[in-house]
Amino acid sequence: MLTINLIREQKEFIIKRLKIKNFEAKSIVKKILLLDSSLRKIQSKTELLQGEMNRVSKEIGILLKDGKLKEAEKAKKKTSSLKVKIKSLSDKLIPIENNLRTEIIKLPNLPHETVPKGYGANNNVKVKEHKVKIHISESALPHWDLIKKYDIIDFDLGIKLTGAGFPVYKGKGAKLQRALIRFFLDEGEKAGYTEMMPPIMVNEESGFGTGQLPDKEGQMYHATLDNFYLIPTAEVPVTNIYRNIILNADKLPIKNIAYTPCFRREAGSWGADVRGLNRLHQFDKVEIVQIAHPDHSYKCLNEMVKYVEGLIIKLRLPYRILRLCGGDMSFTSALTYDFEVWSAAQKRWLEVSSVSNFESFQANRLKCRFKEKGDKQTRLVHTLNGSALALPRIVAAILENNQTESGIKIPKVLIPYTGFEMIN
RNA sequence: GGAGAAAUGGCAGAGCGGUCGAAUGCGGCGGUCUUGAAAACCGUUGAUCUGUAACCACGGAUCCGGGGGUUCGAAUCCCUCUUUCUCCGCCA
Repeated sequence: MLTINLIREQKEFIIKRLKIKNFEAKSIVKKILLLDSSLRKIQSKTELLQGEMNRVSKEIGILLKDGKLKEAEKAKKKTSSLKVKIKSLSDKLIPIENNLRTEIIKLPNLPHETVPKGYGANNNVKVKEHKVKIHISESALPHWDLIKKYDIIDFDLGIKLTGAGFPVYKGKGAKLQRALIRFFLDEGEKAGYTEMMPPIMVNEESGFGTGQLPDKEGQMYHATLDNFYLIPTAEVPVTNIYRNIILNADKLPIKNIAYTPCFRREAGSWGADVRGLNRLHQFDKVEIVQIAHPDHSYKCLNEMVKYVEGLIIKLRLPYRILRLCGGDMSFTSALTYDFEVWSAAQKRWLEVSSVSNFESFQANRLKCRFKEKGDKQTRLVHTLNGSALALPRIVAAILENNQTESGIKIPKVLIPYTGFEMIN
């Protein structure tokens, strides 16, 4: 959510910037400013009357104490007309406030100045591509065949238990999952991230705080009886830890890492590219989150990008880094880098991480602020997060890229965690 | 799930329906003392919105778990929701 101050002061700038996200903000901004000015007018009027009311009420108290009953009664009469006026004004206030809020919520975050204009994945800018030699034969199998061959992941069993997109990991398949999770968490700890293990269901307020609600309601599983949502990413509970909080500046940046299962309904996106592990309703992910000082958030973003890159390099996977264009970015993000790994048998790039700076967009919803030492004023923090990493597509790439005649080679860094070197 | 009690500032903890934004203690910050530190003493100490000033400053509104109500006036009374604690029941 953009701050009302920014909208008031930088109207033209906002409209211009949002065009990069292909968002036409002009009419919404106009509406917001109109609502805002009438809100403020009514508000100051109401406050004036309220102040008068408080004064008279205080007088009545004093008069009664002094036993001046008649004068007290007179003063009471005065308040009744004030009361009516205040009521009629504050009744007007509520719908304006609501309208204002629904309008402000419609505005996406401003893209960073380095974000390229564009309409979709084709306009993303390749920042880096890192090649690793892969030797696989022409008869190499895609991962959905490999997992059957070695019996390590069972989709049919998942269908029996739950439905499509809920695989069952078996034997070495399950151990590989566990190994990756532990590897990712240990690496994070080494890089200064504090581990969190949050609930994987959240309430409505948390869903709103990070921006999933109200827009993406249909993308989350909803436990309606208790009005809880299954999290689509650990970003939601971990970032919401800092909801309604005022931090000391010297605590920043806060670095958290969390492993959680993630649940996505993927309504409407079921199509051609969803075979095997490419798209699931439940998957495992390790997420990194930073709460940063606004002056240093882009330094944090770069650090996170470097960190994620390091993980992929350690796993010896070919990858590329993309800077997303305006049209491909999320509603809440100011700058996003996507990481894709090459899946050799499918012969395609798979997105395994998305690292974003949300600047103060989430913080404004979350009301997460900080205070400089000795300073009276609070400022909004910047929030950032990134996958480090999402498991299924990493697994898919490892299986496909590392397949040999005698089985699938486990990347060296994982062997201490798996306890075996081959899946065969 | 049943019965009862409670929810106040960073924490602890007062608070007859009328100068209560809230006593007091701790903590924090500033100062005195000290070569330095501790102790002691003195001072200071929240948030949001808003008006004049627009650096420092001054004023107003709102906030005592959330929402609603009674009243000229609510931290204080009533309703409701949430959370916590105690007891009972059930249970990994």
